[in-house]
Amino acid sequence: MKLSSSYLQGVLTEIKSFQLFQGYSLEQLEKHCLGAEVLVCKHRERLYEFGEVAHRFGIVLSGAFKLSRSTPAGEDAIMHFSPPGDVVAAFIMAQPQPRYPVSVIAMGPSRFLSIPRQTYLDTWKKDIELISRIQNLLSTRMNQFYSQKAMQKAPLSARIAEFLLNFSDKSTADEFDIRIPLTRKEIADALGVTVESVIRIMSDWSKNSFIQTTEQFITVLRPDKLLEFMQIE
Amino acid sequence: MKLSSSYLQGVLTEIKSFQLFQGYSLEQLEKHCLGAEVLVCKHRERLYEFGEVAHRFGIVLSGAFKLSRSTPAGEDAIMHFSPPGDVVAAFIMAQPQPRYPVSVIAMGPSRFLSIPRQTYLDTWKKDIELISRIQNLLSTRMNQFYSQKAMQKAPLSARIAEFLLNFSDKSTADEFDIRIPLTRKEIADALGVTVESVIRIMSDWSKNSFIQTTEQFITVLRPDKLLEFMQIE
DNA sequence: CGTAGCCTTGAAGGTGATCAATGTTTGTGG
DNA sequence: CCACAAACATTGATCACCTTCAAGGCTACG
Repeated sequence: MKLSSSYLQGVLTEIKSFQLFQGYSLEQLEKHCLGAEVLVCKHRERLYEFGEVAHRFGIVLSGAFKLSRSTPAGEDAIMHFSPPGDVVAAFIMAQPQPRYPVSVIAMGPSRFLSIPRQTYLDTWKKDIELISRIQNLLSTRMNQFYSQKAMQKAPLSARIAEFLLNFSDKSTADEFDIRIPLTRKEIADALGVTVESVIRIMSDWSKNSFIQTTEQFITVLRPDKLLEFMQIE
Repeated sequence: MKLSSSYLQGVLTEIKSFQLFQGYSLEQLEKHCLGAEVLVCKHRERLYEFGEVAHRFGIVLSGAFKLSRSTPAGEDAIMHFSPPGDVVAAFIMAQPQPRYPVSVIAMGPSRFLSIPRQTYLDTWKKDIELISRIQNLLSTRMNQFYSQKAMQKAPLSARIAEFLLNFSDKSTADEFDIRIPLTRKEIADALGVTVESVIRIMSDWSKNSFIQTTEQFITVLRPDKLLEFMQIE
């Protein structure tokens, strides 16, 4: 599934628009993509497995991926959702013999630019600006953890509200779209609770038209109402 | 509380022994500590406040600090415990106008080497090896989060077991010492549960001599027993 | 000597888990 | 193209675990 160089050009212009590479030239990007391949993944395809030695890292081109781990009970615990433009496993590339700290699974048809670890060591690691931007991504991710952890003792409704608002696209004014197709099960796995509990709360919100689900995509119609759930109750 | 240069020399040799600075010369360290001061903190003293603009970061010299946030209900949610050698707030220094993502509070009498943000931008940021090591620290911290999140649905006894074993000093063979003075309240705040629940489980373990508490320090006498709680139940 | 923080124990109550059953959608192979 | 399986969504009943509330004791510290 290696890519021809003409195809690579298209990918380069694609990733050029990502936050991470703001201001980078195509030549620079080409160096950073040495040995890269585009992986076209189907829904639920497993890209990396938790515990495997990590020879590659990469960037989400389209679709989305979930980063998760199995619990002792054999269930899934989702750590993070990676939208297009997000880097996956770049943080651990500098370690001597890195192993994937999570499994990476496609959510719906997705594309991923897979880059060999050696390229990280050769070019990424020496690009201070890039490292710095990746560190910012990591620290954003860490902050999401913090916000969720701060709400651990709050009732489930508050935690789901926080979760949904966190994932919302705040660009539009009143309504918030969630650009990743999330199932109730995935929300449950991300919060460490059961599907049934999530459904009970969210179907309540659906009935009251606070949220809406059309074809896997959730829209928050009344963010103000969800905020109420976060604070008081 | 600025330090005289002779005093600084002592601090430099002190931090030279930390993992983070393995192989660094005193001259290099001196550059990285431009404008640094040693802060001597009393128990429960608050070093940084959540949300404040971050002008400084630093390294824990002795004692320990907890990084926490307030929950909407006014309680504490502890995100991380920083032992000597750990860096605090270094990850966010590269951001345009960084704000502390957590409050930093001393646990027992502690000392902290506080360094101005400008020094980070001038010298730390340009030291690729150092940045890389800090990224490893961050990724270790992230991994702790992952492990805890993977156990969210497990019974509380399993989560406390995981927590205690995670903090143990594995250097000694059979017994594990926890080098940070942890109160039951702090364990509760770190796990997002109530003190009472933690006490009920831990006093049970104390009665069975699985653990022992002497002067704020907890020793795991029977790590094998705690492991059992983690897995099956 | 009094207050503040921490530890402990007990009783009662609620939130979310578990179990079970059924419907719906999606994807796959004959 | 249909049949079947697998994943996802939904609802109800019961139950357990952890929380909440209350009260009391202990130690450290100004």
